[in-house]
Amino acid sequence: MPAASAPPTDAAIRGAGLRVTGTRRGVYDALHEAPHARADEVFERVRRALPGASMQSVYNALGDFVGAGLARRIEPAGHAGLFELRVADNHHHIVCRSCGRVEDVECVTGSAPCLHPDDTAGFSVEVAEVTFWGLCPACTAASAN
Amino acid sequence: MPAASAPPTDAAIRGAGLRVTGTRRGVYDALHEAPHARADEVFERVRRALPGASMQSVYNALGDFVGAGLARRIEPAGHAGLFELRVADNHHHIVCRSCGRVEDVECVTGSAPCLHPDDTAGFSVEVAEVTFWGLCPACTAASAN
DNA sequence: GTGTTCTTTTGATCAGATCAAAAGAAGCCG
DNA sequence: CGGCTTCTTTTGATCTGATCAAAAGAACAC
Repeated sequence: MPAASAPPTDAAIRGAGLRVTGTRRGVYDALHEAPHARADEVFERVRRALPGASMQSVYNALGDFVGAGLARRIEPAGHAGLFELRVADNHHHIVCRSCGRVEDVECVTGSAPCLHPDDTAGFSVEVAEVTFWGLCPACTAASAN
Repeated sequence: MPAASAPPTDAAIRGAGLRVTGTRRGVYDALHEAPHARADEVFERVRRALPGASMQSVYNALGDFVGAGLARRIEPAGHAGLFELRVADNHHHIVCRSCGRVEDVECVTGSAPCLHPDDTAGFSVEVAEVTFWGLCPACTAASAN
């Protein structure tokens, strides 16, 4: 629905200490519309509004967002990196092992690290990253024939 | 230590329904000596005993092992794939965010999936993969100066 | 031993991502 | 408003990790 970027987009970008540019607006909006998008999917969306934008500028913006704490990068095994704007909470993900679809899973255990291993081999543990693997509804249905 | 491969190696490979070959023996022994090794580290080790072995044959063997359930491939975000022989249990990993060192963490919650999300978005959950991120003892010490 | 089947070698190719230099835009300051 | 500094984008090369494919070679059932 957003033909042009809404002001909140600009505020979010500027609030993270980054200059507001066309590419960044496009990337932010793309992530808002499509959480868990790959870089090339973000690029695709950005291109609709900014046909001249380059893949590199999208990678730049995504990297800047992650560095500024605006976005988070996740990387399920066997998949390209995915980006999401949800950064303030401690949530996890469920990935369909058939089609790769990713959805958020709320963390019920509290704040990070939400789990505490018994034997950490001397490591100091900061974050517990949980990824659930299974089948999404569509793939479950498809495999039942 | 094994100058030549021990019989158990052959038995494990054959027991998984695979032909016993030089490369496979080398790969199996390498994983036994170095758990959580990258493909190129396995290759390095295999080469010591089999100077003529190719990287491709190592990738083949690793893939075959994973396919046969002999080995498991893990892939911490931002790292190349790592291979391990521990497949029978339900354990997790802790990764040093500085040097990338990986250690096993026993799962105290039982059998897979050891965690159960409240809202699975309709997904059927099969496995819960837990990765702890932190600093290993060496990197903790190094960052304390 | 012999033959079929599986494995390895060789070399090309791929995806995802990053690096680097030059051109261009953002936005601060007067 | 206009200039200037700094940051961003573009362009195109480069990199790593991994995979594909065809031909040569080895495993092992008989």
